Amino acid sequence: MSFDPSSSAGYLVNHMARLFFEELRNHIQPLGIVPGQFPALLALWEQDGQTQKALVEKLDVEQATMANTLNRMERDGLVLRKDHPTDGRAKIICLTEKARSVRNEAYAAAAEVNDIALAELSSEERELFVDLMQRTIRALQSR
Amino acid sequence: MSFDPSSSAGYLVNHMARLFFEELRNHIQPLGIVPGQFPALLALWEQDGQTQKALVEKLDVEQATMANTLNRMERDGLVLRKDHPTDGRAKIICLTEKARSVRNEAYAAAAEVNDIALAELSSEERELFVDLMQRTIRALQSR
DNA sequence: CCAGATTGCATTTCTTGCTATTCATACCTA
DNA sequence: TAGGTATGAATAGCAAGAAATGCAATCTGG
Repeated sequence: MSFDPSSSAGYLVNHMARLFFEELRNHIQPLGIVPGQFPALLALWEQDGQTQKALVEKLDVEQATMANTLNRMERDGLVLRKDHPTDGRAKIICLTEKARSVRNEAYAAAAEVNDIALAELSSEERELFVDLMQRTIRALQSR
Repeated sequence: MSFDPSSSAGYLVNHMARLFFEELRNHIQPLGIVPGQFPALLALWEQDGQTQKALVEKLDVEQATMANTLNRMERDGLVLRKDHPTDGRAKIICLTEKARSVRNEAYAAAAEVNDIALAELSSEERELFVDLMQRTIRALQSR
């Protein structure tokens, strides 16, 4: 019995994720942000002032992961935690001017990373690739 | 200007990788191994007694990452570091009986995870998916 | 209205990736 | 053959994921 990593989806996904992560790191470093902060920033650029719980649900990460990511973002001057107006337990996550100011450059950087990664694929293949990933994610989530 | 995460390849790859990782964790936990050890085990099951440097090149991780992974594997009784017969700097990584004994179960677990993840894809789509990932990896590596 | 259950978040500890640094051995060249 | 450079590996420290635990605020059923 044997097993070929180079044609195993899980193995390839892991490898691909590490490569994307590092490529994104190189592109956004000048902006003062790092790859782990990117998903949270995307959600907050889309809608500022969400609770931590809302971010946890949207990004599908654990609450502890989100709390630590927000700690680093606060340390880096990207967000502020403000008191929730009606719920004393909750906090409202608000972007700083610094975070707002790099939004368009960050979008461009992310698009460029995707372009680099998918350079050898036709536009039909790119669409199909995205569709296959979305379906794979749904299959894994529904467990 | 806006940016849609749910159709961004990089975003989806990251999400998918986390889901695969956790699914694999659940499946191999009974075997006494964890997902981070899987790639090294695959390489060693294929060919026991490789140097750390050989593993680093095959798995495309940094040398320090490999050293730390091997530390945990040694701690967990999966491998032994033996002296290289001719190169005093190098070490030979050898599997223990414990690691050898779970090989087939681990192969089955990995195959099962792939099946779960790709459950909604036809066999043609699965092949295409693997091909798209391989081409994406090559594009990112050639930089 | 209040006691218990639930909820939102913080903290700690572990894993797995990375860089940077250090150390010892090996190799080469003058 | 001595000195300088290469190379293989270990270690320390940071990032970003997770689980487990604890706390304080909120809700809810009697």
